[in-house]
Amino acid sequence: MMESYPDFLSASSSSNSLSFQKTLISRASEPTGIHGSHFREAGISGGFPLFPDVSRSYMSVDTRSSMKEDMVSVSKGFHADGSAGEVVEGGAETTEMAAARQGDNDKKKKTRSRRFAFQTRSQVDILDDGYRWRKYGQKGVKNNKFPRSYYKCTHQGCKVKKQVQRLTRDEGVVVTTYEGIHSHPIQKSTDNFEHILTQMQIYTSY
DNA sequence: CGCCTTTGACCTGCGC
DNA sequence: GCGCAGGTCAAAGGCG
Ligand SMILES: [Zn+2]
Repeated sequence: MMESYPDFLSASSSSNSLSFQKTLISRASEPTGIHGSHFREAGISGGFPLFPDVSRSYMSVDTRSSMKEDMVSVSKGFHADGSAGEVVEGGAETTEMAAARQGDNDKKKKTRSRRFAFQTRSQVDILDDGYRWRKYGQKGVKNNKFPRSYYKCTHQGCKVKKQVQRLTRDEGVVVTTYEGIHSHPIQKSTDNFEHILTQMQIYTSY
């Protein structure tokens, strides 16, 4: 099966310079704190913004010389077919773009934040992951009947953003895309979160 | 009052 | 350039 971009991705990324390697790993059971620092302990550069314990258990790193930075691929061992894994790319402003926006020409970093997407089957768009989010935008996406919502973490100094969008094809599926690593611990209980874990399919890129 | 959504305008990159 | 597409800003209003 050839790579084709799923519905929830915008048509902006027709370049398929990125390759993607799926990995099937059995589920590990190690519920620990939810914070980005754990992920770094795993020695993987980049960010797994939401579930560091999961990342440590499930993640595999695909380092290709052709790529500037390590690419991280994640999947979950629930379905043997490993269905529907796709690359997420594009997205938020680079810091360069943001600097240009403010006329700040001093610091130029080319880093485009890594992003991480997963799907959940849910009736409501708002799944409580324990962080507090402020919605800062909503936009229709081409070829999608449902709009995409943009959220930012409200914790001071924390730059993490996420997007939420419902699939056109399957109305019951919500796609959440995270970007960045939280600079602070979680603030709320994650009771309802275990359930999300069992349902989500993780696929990531940068 | 404080924090949140809503919503149109604005911005940047890209393709033509 | 121009227009489109996606991402962001911020003023105005909602709601506890
Ligand atoms: Zn945060």
